[in-house]
Amino acid sequence: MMAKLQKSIDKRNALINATIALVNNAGFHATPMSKIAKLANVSPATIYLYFENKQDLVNKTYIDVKAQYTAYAFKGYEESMSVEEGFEHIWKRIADFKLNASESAMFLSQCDNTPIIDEPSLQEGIKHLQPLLDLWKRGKDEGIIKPISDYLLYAYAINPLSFLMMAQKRGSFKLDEKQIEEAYEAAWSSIKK
Amino acid sequence: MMAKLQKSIDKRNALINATIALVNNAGFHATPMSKIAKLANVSPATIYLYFENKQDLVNKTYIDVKAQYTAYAFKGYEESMSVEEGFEHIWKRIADFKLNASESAMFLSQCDNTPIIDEPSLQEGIKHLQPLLDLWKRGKDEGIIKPISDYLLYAYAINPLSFLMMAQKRGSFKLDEKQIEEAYEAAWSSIKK
DNA sequence: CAAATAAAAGTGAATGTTCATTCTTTTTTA
DNA sequence: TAAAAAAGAATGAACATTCACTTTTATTTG
Repeated sequence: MMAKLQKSIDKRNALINATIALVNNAGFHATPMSKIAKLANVSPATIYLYFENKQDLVNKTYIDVKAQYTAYAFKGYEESMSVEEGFEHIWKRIADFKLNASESAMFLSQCDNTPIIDEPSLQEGIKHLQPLLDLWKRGKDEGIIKPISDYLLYAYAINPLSFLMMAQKRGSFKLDEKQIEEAYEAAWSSIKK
Repeated sequence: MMAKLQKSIDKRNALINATIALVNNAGFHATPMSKIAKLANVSPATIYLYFENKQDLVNKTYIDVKAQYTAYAFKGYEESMSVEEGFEHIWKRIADFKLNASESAMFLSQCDNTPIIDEPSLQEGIKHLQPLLDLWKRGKDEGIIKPISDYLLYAYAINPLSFLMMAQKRGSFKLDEKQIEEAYEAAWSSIKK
């Protein structure tokens, strides 16, 4: 029983990882189930033991990766931190994720900019961002952060990292330690009061 | 002769517009040529009189839209403007484009975050951004703009507009006059020295 | 200038391939 | 030895592209 379940989780993960890699390379609709199966070392038919169909596979992959992303982002963050301290912590965790788990980050970026994921799954993925919104609320109340909409805050403080990650992935430039610092500085400038 | 050429351009434009609309809706690979043809009111076979194949159609569409975008962005900008004046002008033109030509803007966003456009066409599209890079160079030389990489400047000053446009398109929030002002303020804060 | 003809543009229906999904059989696990 | 998991091959639909034909436009010629 234990062994069986273990094996299943491995296979499921293999399928999810194969999906991420191949969708990054060619896009969702240009990636055949047969290739995903091959990369995950299973038969195409096996995919249907773990997922309902192709759409379900990509939805579940999205939700999985989004959960990893936010778990990573908030690791080590404590509500007891000051607003600026907390923001810097979360921001740098996110930067770290985009650099070190860039396959996952690219996948999310593709999903968030195309119609491949269905609406319920997108909603599902948004939920986990609450701690950041709470932090911003606190910052606004304390008069430290500009009193503007959360969308604007996200657009200026967090989203630029996606752009930089894509640029780096395309090989146009390198996000090193120094540039991360400069980016953080720009992010904070744009939202602090 | 004149009439013939005119007619051809109309048809080409119809095909490009159909491509934009349908790719926004379903993604590139999920959009059959037959649907593009139907929306453009031509036979599927006719597409191949204007474009080599499906990839060529989407590449050319991308280059076309990118050219419209940059032409719009730099309209009215003069090198004689001050750095801040020039930046505000260009920034607001871009904001305007993302709001009013949101179909085109969404299409670009999708292309820039997925592997549907081939590398040469992406390069082709970047070229037109030169005036903005020149302005930034001037700003750095005059000590008005932070001396950081152009990618960082773009990521913080310009790219957030894409995120906001997508959020608006998804119906999550409304980018009105007031929020545009706040967004401009955030953009300028993040890059000014 | 009009009739005749050549050339170009456009079409709807085939073609052949690719691929998601299912079916039947085999292997593994309990 | 029964049930679950997995496999490979089969199925049928969807689709990019091509083909053979028609219509429109341009050019030539009497």
